Amino acid sequence: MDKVVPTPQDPAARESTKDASADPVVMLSISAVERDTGLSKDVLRMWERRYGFPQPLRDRHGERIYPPDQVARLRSIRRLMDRGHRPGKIVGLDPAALEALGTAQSNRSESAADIDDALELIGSHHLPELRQLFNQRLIRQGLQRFVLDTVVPLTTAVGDAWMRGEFAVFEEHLYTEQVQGVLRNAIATAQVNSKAPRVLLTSFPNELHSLGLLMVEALLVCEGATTIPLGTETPASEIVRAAQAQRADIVALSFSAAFPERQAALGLKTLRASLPDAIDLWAGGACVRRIRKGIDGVTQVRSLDQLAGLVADWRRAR
Amino acid sequence: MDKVVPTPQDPAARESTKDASADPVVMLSISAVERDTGLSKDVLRMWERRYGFPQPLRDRHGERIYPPDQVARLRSIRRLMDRGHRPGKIVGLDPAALEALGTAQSNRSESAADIDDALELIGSHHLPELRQLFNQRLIRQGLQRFVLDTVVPLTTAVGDAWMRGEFAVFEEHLYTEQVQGVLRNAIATAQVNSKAPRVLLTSFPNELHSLGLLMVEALLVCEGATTIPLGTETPASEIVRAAQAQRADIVALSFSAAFPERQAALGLKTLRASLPDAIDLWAGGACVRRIRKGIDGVTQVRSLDQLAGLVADWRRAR
DNA sequence: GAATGATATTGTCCAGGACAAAGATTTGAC
DNA sequence: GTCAAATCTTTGTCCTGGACAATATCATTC
Repeated sequence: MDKVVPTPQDPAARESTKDASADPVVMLSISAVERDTGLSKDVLRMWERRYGFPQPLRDRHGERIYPPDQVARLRSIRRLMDRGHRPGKIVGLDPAALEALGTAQSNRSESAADIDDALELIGSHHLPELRQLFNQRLIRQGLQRFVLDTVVPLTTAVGDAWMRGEFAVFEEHLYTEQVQGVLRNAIATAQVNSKAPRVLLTSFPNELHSLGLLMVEALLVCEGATTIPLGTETPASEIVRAAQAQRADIVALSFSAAFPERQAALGLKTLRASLPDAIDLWAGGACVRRIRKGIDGVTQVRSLDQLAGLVADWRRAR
Repeated sequence: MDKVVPTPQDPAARESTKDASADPVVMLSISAVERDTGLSKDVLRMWERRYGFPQPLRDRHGERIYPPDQVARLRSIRRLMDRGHRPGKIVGLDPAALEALGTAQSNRSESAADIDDALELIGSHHLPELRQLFNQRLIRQGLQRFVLDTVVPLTTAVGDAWMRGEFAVFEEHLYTEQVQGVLRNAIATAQVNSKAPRVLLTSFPNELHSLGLLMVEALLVCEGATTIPLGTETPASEIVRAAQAQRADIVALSFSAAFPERQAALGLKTLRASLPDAIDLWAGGACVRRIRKGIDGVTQVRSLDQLAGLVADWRRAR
């Protein structure tokens, strides 16, 4: 989603006209905050009621307006939740504590020199150089290692930097666009192996992070697979129809950490039931990693590293 | 947080019971409808209150559940609204009348043979052939004409077909992904002309249609411009920062038809004010076309055809 | 014919209650 | 000890109905 939140009345315009006591320009309306943080209006109001945070001011009409520091804190909270923290434990925490939690989890020490190089280029807005760096690494490492060793860690690093306020929104946008360009390009030029499977790629509704899907696609074409990207947010019934229409050998689904575990498990079970037996079902992403017990007939991809091996297994089985 | 979809659909049951009339499986919750139609929950409830449509049933907990025909009708209404119709006039109309309105506006007769060919390929799920068709046309027509004569009309045709229920959701997804792939690929291989401008490309928050932006980007690289895609949904303040950091010559914004006219005008005015004079500001998209009176210092792009000429003008001015 | 103002339409926001769904924890069985 | 079912807590979504801001449309004036 955005999430798909229709706000024909653009709050961006309202932001500037609000007369707040503090700098009115940077105060955000509730729908602006919904857009910026991904927390629904209902949730924002509920947290205020239950936890006492956020505590927006009110404009002259009694409507909530959020100062930027509260929005930043909400973003931090959101990001920690994506990593499995629960609201009750962290909504009350002050920014310093949140920061501590965030850095504690992201093994920053691990980040290699080349990751830092890329971060530096993003921060200094040297796009052509960034693209060049990507292409160099791509050629040197090959697509597979490029995805695993460069894109994956860099993406988390960018996310962390953004959470800490080191990157602006537009800097994250720039990064995402560039990576997408490089990956899509590499995917398009890859050769298809007729022995390799046809893989339908998508995610359940509410899974917005297309970059993850793109990474999977890249790794699959490395193995010669034919990929059929369906984009994000495909309802289950549509997945079944598409898989049959496309004569897919495998349906691969991606779940981000934010996706509720039980729903993922349930959705996978029912999808498995309605999908022909001949079609394999693979599931991956942070959410799936947490599901301990396997699901009958569903292959859990716990790490992107596994993908190559799984494709090899599939071939052997035919 | 992405809104959680409370639709644990059970396609297994769907297989067994062919009774679709009251099939609980295909009934959608209000948030599922929000996702499918792009109409917010508030709007859905409000229309029910004011116009008596939609008229969802209630599940055992008293929560709204929408049968598929009502969802389809909502989609039709939504699409007509995107074209400038007002809710009050069309929410009460029956499906046949909606259909009539829709076809009346979309000069279907215009659709050339090659558009129909492409539609046929999408409907029959022949992806490689579709891709091949695109690439053929791309080479024959060149990128510019490809975008203007093929992609633009085809995209509206696909949208219309979806509205009429001729295409499934996944079929639209397939189409979008394929076009994106072809366009991004063409863009990546284009040569940059050092005399041409650097153009920052994005849209205001709530503008989701990235395909439109991609078309503009393609047309710009045709003219040798350097494009800096920022993706969609960039807040105004971020646009200014990015334009300066990237030393852009031009900032180009895209607005879909759904975007409220006055807000577009207001947003453009304030953006113009906070942007250095040396940076041009271009605005395009269906919404901008409706703004009669020009905005000082803003170049209105009323049609994609104009882009090439505008770039030429820009060069001459330097 | 363009600016201005009045009127009608349409969408967003609010409050606070209710309760379903997800997660955590305990209990019971093998 | 491990798994699974049952229970309790937490957390998010949905509900109603009122208020009113934002937008479109129409009438009036210059």
